[in-house]
Amino acid sequence: MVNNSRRLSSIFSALADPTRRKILERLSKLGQCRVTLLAQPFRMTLPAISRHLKVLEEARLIRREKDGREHLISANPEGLKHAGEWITHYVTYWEGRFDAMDEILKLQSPQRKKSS
Amino acid sequence: MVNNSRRLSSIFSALADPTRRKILERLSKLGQCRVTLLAQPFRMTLPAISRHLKVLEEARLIRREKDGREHLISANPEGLKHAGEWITHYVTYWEGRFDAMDEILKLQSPQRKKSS
DNA sequence: GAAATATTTAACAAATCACTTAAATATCTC
DNA sequence: GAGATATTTAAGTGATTTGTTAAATATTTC
Repeated sequence: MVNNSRRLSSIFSALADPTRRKILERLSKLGQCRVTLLAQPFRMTLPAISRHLKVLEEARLIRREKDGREHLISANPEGLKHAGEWITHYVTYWEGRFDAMDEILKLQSPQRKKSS
Repeated sequence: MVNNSRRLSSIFSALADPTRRKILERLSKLGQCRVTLLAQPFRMTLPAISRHLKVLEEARLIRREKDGREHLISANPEGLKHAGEWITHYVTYWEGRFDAMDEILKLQSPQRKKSS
């Protein structure tokens, strides 16, 4: 629980950058692919992309497999699932709380119409 | 879709900080509450908390309602839902891709029992 | 209207981030 | 082994982040 927090921070800050999100999107289209191909559409040098990949790898959002001089990158859904679970937990928590509050409001003023 | 990217960046970078996540957690326990009460367990000055609240507000993860000199803060599930949807999309995409790959592997090694 | 309270804004410093170019490392091919 | 290719690491820079203390802004209370 305690250490999970650092994991979450690394995942969310990895996802906070649009280039890194595009890399993940691109991976979902291309499947496993090498760094140069992955980097192709970005107007940015290769070292910059390399850095982004390192961040994604450290957040365990991607996996890297070496095949000779090529690095084959693939998506790792586990990492995203982890973040997704944190989010889902709070969304359902809050939604539950708000639904309950809605019920209370309805009981208190039953003539009130829906205002969502 | 294009402009959504900035929104996602602001949400994910808001969630990347452990203090801000704790603020959201605390809000889910306390419901709507004032800044000083929200800030209470954090070993950090009030201006620092105020900044964090600003970041959360700009990401539309919280809402602020003023009541005299007090600011009442509450969670806004919409923001989290937005991030949650982005994540869910890619998780299911990737999972789908991997399930398909799984099928291929099963067909290639038929001694493994297929399970539905 | 002066003092107390709730909160934010300003100004600043240290740390981190996202790039760049140049150099290094590892591998492949001849 | 020399040269080409794939990728990373190093070094540096400007922008952003996260905290601090001090001051400002509203609002309440007496």
